Amino acid sequence: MTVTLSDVAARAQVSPATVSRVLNGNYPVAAATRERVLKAVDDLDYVLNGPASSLAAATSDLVGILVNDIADPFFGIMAGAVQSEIGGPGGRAGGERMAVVCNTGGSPERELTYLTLLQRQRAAALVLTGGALEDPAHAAAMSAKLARLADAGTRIVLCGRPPLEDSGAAVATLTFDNRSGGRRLTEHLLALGHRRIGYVAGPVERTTTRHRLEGHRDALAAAGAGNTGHAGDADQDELTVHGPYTRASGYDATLELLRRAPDLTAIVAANDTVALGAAAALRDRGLRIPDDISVAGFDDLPFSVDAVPALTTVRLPLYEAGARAGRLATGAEEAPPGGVATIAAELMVRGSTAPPCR
Amino acid sequence: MTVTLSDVAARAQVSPATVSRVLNGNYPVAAATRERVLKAVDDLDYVLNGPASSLAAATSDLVGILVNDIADPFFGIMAGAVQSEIGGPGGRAGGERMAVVCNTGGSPERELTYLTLLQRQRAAALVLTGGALEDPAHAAAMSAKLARLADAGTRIVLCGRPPLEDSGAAVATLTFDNRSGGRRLTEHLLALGHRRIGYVAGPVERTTTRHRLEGHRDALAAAGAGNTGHAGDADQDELTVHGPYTRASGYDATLELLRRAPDLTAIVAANDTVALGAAAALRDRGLRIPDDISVAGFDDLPFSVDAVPALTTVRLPLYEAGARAGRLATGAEEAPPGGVATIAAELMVRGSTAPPCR
DNA sequence: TCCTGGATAGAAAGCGCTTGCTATCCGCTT
DNA sequence: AAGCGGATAGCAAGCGCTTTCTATCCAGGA
Repeated sequence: MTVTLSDVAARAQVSPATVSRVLNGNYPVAAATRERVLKAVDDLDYVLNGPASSLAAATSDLVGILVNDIADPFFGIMAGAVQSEIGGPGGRAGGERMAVVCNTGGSPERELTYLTLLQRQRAAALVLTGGALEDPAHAAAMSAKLARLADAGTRIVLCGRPPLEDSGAAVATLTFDNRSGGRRLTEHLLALGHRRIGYVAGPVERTTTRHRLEGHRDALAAAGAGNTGHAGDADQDELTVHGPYTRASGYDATLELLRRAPDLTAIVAANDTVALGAAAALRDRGLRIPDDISVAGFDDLPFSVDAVPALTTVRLPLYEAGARAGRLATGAEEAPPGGVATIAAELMVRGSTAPPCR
Repeated sequence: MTVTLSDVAARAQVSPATVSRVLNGNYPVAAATRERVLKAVDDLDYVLNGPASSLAAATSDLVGILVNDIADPFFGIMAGAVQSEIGGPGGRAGGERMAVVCNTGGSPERELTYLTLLQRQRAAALVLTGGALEDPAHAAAMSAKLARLADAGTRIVLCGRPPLEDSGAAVATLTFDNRSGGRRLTEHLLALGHRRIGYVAGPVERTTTRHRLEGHRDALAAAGAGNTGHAGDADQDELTVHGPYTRASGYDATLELLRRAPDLTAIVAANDTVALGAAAALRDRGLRIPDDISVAGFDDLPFSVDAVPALTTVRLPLYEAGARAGRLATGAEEAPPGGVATIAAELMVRGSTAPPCR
């Protein structure tokens, strides 16, 4: 029924071992023999049995990529970059590695389950993208699982995530400088003259959310007057609304902010998608951007430059980071010293921010 | 070193067979025994060896999803939907299936290579998304490969692709009605009074490109005066520019169209991303949308409603289609009669189209 | 009391491949 | 001319699991 290695061997009049060696190309085989084997493979339309190979060789060529939301370009761009580097069919390395993109939907359980599934497959490497959850129990579970995987020889790369706290595991980390990106963005707004700035934050329990928000408040504190700067400060809390990283959240939160503080002159969003929702809400309320109110985002996703007016935002080099993560995953690049590299964020000033006119 | 089934068996004082049965849960095991086994699994932190299972059972729980560009929400949305349905950790079925998203980058070779890789892994099912290449040789190769896979028991689903021509293989197909979507869009423009309509098409060799363009020309032909309607008609060719499905292509093509025919009153783009580029080019040229010129896209990606003005486009139910493909892939849903279901496209009229004023 | 059969558990034969070790063949060196 | 070692090829032992077939146990029926 299905063609096996021995069938090929029989047809080429060699032993199965020889066929295996021709196919894996890591052992000398005489040119003539190789030809014969290759021809037999072709004649029989033979395809190696992956599970059998992996079992026998105790290795696999799967590379897992965990993302929060595959429909979000933020993750899509990174995943694509990883994939181009890891040497799958599309990869530069030209190997036969296969990237497995796993969609956690931001759920901690799924994240863990996927980790187990990948562990089952004896994945060669793992790239985790996106912010982590700030839940000690979950963090511990993740660390433990990752440590196990690392011990088993799986290379682990965190891309756009904060470094693991405790785990002594060898994990390469590429972390975005969300905090200073957030700070610079707000500094820009302050420099323009804004004083009352609303902030539409991401989900409370995410590290990314917290870091960006901290950057924002750092800037305010540095600029500022006594009571505006301290995290947890009542006034600042008043001007901050949390929600998921979605357009709808940006829309609703903006309406809420306007209700709380009609005198806002700027709104900073947790990311570009949220900013789009915020802009829509402002338009619907008849406010002009940036004349009546400024808007800023974060990430600089491809569509941000096409918003009207173009969105001021903080650019994260997603593709570059993903590519580097891919290289780290394959061992094509050395891990950064200390295991952690911080990736800088760049402020992109565009049309959606301007000096306040009131 | 690594814990195996027998280790667990030894600890639970049962045979490896029993452990396997507990883990797979398809054979009666006394409750007490099961408990003991589960406890041993837990104590030892045992994780099943995927390759070994797949080899022994001659099946796998991998589901492959082929996409052209994972960074493009068009594919991301479908892939996400497939993934939610196939019962991975995030899936409703709650199984342990694992979705493998493979990025072909639109390259025929990579497509074929990924197919081989998935065949190697003995994938349980395969979902191919995106338009196909109109190259007879490649189409034949794909058909052959898919037929082989289907024979081997892999369920094949085409999502948003034209049905396979020749292959007698059992393949379920969900195809978008690009042609009538394209037709309806252009009819809308014609009804508004537009007569000189530029068309920024996708890459020539893609079925999607051709179908949308044919719909466009069908509408012109039906509406129309002698020489404007026939495909291949010189005048129409003059008003059509091909390029990739990118923003940049939309930008450049629009400039080119404006050069060729400064009297255009509307531009139809191959998809929303291209439309965004077109709109940017028009703005840069100082043309107002829709006052001076109308713009329309295709797909209705999430950002389209946030364009300013909101983009008139053709909505493709990407999520629904992906979800259905996922169900077909797991066998949770019956294949449509004849194996092919056509998915309707819906015209979304928004602010970017208006009657011409010249 | 003996037999029958349902419910569990175990023994063991692979699944298809990789790889360490061994065997063979030759052309050279000594 | 005998001996050697490099270059190839084959043997065979698993890799860790699933699954068929068989064994055992015990309750209930005859």
